[in-house]
Amino acid sequence: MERADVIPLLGEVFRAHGFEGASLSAITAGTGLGKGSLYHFFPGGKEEMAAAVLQDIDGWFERAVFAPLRDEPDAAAAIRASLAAVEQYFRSGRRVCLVGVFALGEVRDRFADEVEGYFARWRAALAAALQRAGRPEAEARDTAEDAVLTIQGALVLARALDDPAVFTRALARLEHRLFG
Amino acid sequence: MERADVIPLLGEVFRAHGFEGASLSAITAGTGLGKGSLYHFFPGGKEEMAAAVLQDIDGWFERAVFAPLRDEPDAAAAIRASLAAVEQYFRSGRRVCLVGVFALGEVRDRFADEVEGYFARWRAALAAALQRAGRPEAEARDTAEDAVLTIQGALVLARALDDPAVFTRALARLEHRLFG
DNA sequence: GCGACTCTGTACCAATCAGTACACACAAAA
DNA sequence: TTTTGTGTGTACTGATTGGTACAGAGTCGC
Repeated sequence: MERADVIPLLGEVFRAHGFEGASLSAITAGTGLGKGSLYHFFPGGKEEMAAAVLQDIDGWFERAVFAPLRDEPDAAAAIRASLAAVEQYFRSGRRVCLVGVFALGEVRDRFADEVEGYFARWRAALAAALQRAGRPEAEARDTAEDAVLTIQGALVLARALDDPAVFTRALARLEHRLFG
Repeated sequence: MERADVIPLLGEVFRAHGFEGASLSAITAGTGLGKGSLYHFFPGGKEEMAAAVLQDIDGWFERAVFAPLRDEPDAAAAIRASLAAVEQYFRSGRRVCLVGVFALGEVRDRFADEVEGYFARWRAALAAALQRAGRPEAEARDTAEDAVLTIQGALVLARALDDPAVFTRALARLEHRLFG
């Protein structure tokens, strides 16, 4: 087992329990690794584990969502593709956003840069794509903010009501709002 | 100090730390009460405290938001009033939704009925108001769901970016979407 | 075979956890 | 003034917390 293999497992543990709720015993259970291995890979303990997970998630979104949104020549297609990627990433509403979970807790402050950067870059990348698709700058910024927050809210409500369809419907409405 | 006085303080502690993160010492610090008093008021411990807080919040929303939405003859005015109440309750984005925080954590399952009921009744009440305001049923349901999830997402994003204005803007856009 | 290095299990630590027990303060009622 | 009942502080419990120490296991190149 390598360090890189552990990070996704850690992600699921933090997703399920939050940062404070993710006890070392929950982490060992969720990863199948003992404390020895855990502290070998992450000498900084829980904090380093969480930082690694955040960086991993950020990297994925940067590659699969933010960069295409910024660089893809066909902006409209990039936006549609990003929505599809997001829907798949969050398992159609069955999975929760770790960064959002962290944002709501008091851990937010400890990972302020990571949390803020993630959402700020998402919003900025989407705004850039919308502008390239022809929207005026102010409207593009507003619409991008609305889209990001809709996705987050949809995840909250889907989990609250234990109904993934809430997320699916919200994404469908969002796409319609962005293009219809 | 009476039991009723403690509940709002408990609410703020749970808001700040989440359920798992709200240690007894955080609770005593936040409420100014010792364990003796705490367990005198809430023999069931943290679980009973959280249940009382959820019930308190639910009661406030039922009175100030859900019931007017269902019963007020002027549906449009009721919707506008509910938005204003929500904006004030969440301190224009500086406060977070406890029920949303619980929904994202693993505590959700322990308080499944309360969490589910809160959001389900919010959505239903708003849908009823929209229908009375003239929207067809399916559209009213969709729009209500969108509104509730927008509010939740706005709270997440506002806290993530440490920018309450995100919430204010989202509410303004939402009102425009509901009436414009 | 030999070290060298990466990985892992176990025993251990002080601190903190949620929760209990109980004596006592303080009030209103008698 | 005594009684009764509602609060409250403190000391304690066993369990669990995050973290450390360290002896080994496994696997390399040599």
